[in-house]
Amino acid sequence: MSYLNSLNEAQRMAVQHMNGPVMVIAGPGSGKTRVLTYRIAHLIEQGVTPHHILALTFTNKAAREMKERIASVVGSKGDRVWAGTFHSVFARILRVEAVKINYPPAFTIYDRDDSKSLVSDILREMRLDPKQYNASAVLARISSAKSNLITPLMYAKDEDLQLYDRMNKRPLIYEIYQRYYDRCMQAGAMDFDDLLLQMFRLLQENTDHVREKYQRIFQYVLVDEFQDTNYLQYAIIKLLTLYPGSQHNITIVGDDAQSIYSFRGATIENILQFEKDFPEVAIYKLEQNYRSTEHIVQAANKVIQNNQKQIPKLIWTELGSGQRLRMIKAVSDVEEGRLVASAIVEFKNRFHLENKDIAILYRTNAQSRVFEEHLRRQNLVYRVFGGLSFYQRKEVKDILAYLRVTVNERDNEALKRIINYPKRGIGKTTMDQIAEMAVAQGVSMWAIITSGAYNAKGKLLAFIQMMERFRKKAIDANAYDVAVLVARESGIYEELREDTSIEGMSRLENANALLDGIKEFVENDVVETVDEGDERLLDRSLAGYLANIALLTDLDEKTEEEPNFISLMTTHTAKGLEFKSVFVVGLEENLFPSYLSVGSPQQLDEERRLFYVAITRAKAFLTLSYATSRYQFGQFRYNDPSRFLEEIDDEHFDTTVERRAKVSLPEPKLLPDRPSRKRDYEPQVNPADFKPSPAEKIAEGMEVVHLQFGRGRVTAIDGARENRVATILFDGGDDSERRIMLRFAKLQIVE
DNA sequence: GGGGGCTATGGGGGG
DNA sequence: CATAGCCCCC
Repeated sequence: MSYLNSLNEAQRMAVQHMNGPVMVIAGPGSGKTRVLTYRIAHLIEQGVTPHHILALTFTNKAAREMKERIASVVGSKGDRVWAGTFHSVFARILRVEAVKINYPPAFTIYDRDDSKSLVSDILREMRLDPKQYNASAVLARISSAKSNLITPLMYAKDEDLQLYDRMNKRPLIYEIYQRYYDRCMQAGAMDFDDLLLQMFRLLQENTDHVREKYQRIFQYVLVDEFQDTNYLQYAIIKLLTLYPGSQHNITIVGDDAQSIYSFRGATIENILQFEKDFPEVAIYKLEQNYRSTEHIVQAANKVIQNNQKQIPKLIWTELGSGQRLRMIKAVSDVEEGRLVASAIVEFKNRFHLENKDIAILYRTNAQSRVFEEHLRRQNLVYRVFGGLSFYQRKEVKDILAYLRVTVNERDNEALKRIINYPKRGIGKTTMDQIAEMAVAQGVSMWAIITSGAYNAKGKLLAFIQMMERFRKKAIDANAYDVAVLVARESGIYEELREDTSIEGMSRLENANALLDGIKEFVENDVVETVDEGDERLLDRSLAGYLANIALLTDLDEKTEEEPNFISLMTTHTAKGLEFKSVFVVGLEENLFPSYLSVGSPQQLDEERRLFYVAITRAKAFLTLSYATSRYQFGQFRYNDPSRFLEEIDDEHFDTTVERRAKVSLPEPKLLPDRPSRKRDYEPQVNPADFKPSPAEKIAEGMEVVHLQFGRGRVTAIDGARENRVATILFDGGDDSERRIMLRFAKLQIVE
């Protein structure tokens, strides 16, 4: 077994451990993927049937790479391993089992825009103020509830949640959640969270022993990036692996120091809980780094030590001291772009780097623009990841919406999108009436217009008849033929052809590319479906195609063109990737760390882990940069260099540069808000001067400042620990008393 | 009743 | 800088 020879001691132990729970704590670049893939290969070599192995990864890309590497050890039978993201694997299962949880097998998937639009509709129905009930904020609450396995009913009964919502002046979120849940169900649609939540329901309710079926199929379960799983994901894993008679063949691989997704519910608690749930767990630590040279590894270690708590580990490397870190200081975001681009040119010449060796990592997508400009100016080929993915472009979504309604006529969000596109004279008034009737009767909009409840005639009737033709076609034709028919008959093609502008032509190209993609899917890119026996079942259906692409990110998209490009992406996207030379840019207070995180120690720690992820992407060259001013939210802002920069020792930098700009910055640090920006409150405090105090320190009688409500006095404190609530009388008289949960509040004590 | 153009508003990370 | 809501015109 030659593959074992290429492993170090800890790696080999983890690979060879056959049965029972295994936990691998793996530092960056420590061969984590190698262990995971070889472990699977080893299981297969030892006689485990490939399709009895389930490997859940974080990205499609990781799953693909894993499958390829397994195949390189065990051959093509490795293809039969169940490998994919939580969402994609569960979508495959749910498609087969949908009826057991009252969903149609051709359920569609609501993307973020669909979800938001549905929430907005509900807000309108409930006559709630869309400013007070911001759709994104409401959706975030719903998503978080689902990720924590809180049903609408539980949400309504939970006192903490109710208190929190009342405090935020959104007391009716529980009601919105209930309606949202019902409406998704009614539309035969699942949002991203539902792919997990409904999977849980499926296993939990165990209709026709479906849980035992999957416990039988998944004899070995492996989870990558376990630190990024949420409560719900772990609950599903437990249903699959923790039951009487189970061998507990569960392997988790992760690194607490790289946990960067708590904002979407990921919790490191899962790692602690895992040790309790599976007390016999064998733990292996991978601490040798095979990716980066000494200065980079040491800088990373130094940074992460500033975090409150972590599983003790020290990453080390044998790759030599290597290059020191470089620092770029710019006076503006534009200059930062210019300096980074010219540094890249210099690097390429001096160290013979290729474009593909280089990445620029930033905190927010909005930062990419400046770098694009300057890279273009230097004639450097680059690719921006994480912007609008191909499938999110309007012209593509339009065609997809037709296909969605074709497979699932109850998909209201898709129906709303296409019913009057291209323009066919079905206007707002008609739509409002239909929508209102649908809500009143608790059925889909399609049901209203086709049932005779609404007297469809003329243009609307023609639309219905057209959709019926598509649906009939879909019964025996393949996905590609249906899509071609849709593009032609819907009028989309004509519409796109008529637009001869440059953008119009590229839209037509995208539409064609989509059709090509569907053709490819039909011909070979098939999705495997559930199979308990030895037969391989493939899903070439239109519904299968739609589910598949709904879960793709643009990291997964094929690059037809020259593959030798500089990569531009957020640090989140870069997780799991590595580059010879990495530029981490925009290292400023209020950007990295984000202004939304600087008030909370927990969130600051997460920002630090994010920075840790960023610097550990680099193999040989690491450059850090910041700008003392940048254009942000329509105004120039001045920020200090990131606190994270000071956490790296000088010795790791290539010149002894002073890393805090010593020049005194122009005052004021923050330009005043644009005048007449209407809000229900005026910010009372200059955010730049605001430094929240730790919640524990807040006590009765104190003078405090709140970013929104201004100055006030704490008149009472009740509740204990996590649930401490302060009653504060804010300046401004009569009804300015508020109760604020200290766990969430950002208050600064006035000295 | 439907369509088009203007203005106000909000803006983190992602499957 | 993109999107939603609003107003006005046909």
